[in-house]
Amino acid sequence: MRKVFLFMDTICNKVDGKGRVSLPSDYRAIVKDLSSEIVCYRSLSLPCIEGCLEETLDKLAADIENSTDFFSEAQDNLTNLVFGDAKRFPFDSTGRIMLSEKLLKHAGITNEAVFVGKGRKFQIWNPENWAKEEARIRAEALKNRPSLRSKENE
Amino acid sequence: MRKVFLFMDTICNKVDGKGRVSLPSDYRAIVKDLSSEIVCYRSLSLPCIEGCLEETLDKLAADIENSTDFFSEAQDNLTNLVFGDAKRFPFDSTGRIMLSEKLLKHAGITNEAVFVGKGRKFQIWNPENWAKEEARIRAEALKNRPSLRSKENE
DNA sequence: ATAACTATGGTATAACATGGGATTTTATGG
DNA sequence: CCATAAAATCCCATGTTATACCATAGTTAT
Repeated sequence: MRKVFLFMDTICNKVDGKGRVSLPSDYRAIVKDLSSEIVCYRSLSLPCIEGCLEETLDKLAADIENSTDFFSEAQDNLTNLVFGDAKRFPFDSTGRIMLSEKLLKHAGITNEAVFVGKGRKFQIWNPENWAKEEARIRAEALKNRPSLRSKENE
Repeated sequence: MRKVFLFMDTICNKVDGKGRVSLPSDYRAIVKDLSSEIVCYRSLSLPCIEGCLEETLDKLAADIENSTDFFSEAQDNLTNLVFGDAKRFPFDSTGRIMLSEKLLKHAGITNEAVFVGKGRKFQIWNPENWAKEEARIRAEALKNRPSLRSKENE
């Protein structure tokens, strides 16, 4: 049994006409090892799909369940929205999941999808959008940490 | 056996003349796996129906049994209110439950019902009302967390 | 070199939502 | 205790969609 799990790497796979796409094999290995399931939903702040293990969302649900008043609306309604948006995406014997129209549209994905590891979760992007996003993130990081910039010239 | 259970996704199903609606298949799978039952009641704070597993309400009943301090009295009253309102809704061989007139009226449901996952529970809405409610939640969230708005434009 | 795995296309099968009708149960009054 | 009407439950049929399965080609590891 694995002690830790990390969604890593950046992998681009084809999306066929039905919305089927191969889940990176490393991701599948995590799901199998932990006997869990992949859950995906629209990012609340970015034009991409987010995915994680079902047990990650379960922790959220447990917190809400144990809060003082189960019948009142959750303190953070936005958190609550995730459950309405999320859905299990089991992969078949060939390792593919079938992304819904809703998710694909939100991320602007058509023929190709880029899986980007984010540790406890991952994101799925339209390739062009991810290229822009990655450039933006790097620029942002350099701006905030000049020490990184200086090392660039070495 | 499943380690966790989460009511997720947002699904719109038809309500026929008899008040019958298909319970989303994912929800049915949870009920079967846990050998439990679906229980529904009127939301205490919103114009919608709420549903959960019978064992979820059972935990709350246990809490009342064990409650000693007077501070929990108000909480217990709310819970008891739900017990008076709740009822089992078993689904037939085709996966349908029959919602009562009382519940349908409270939620303003006629031809269509939207099931919205909320983790340990779910809600059933009139489609138009849910659209408004979701918009309201998102607007509220943006007001309280401007950081989400800034990222939206990227 | 060969075996195992991966990504990907195509097809067959099973499951789902939904309409309609038949049968059983429930409430109520004789 | 039975009779009756209403209502709830069950069963069958259908089109649609998702899922499981098969096949191939390219990679990687042994």
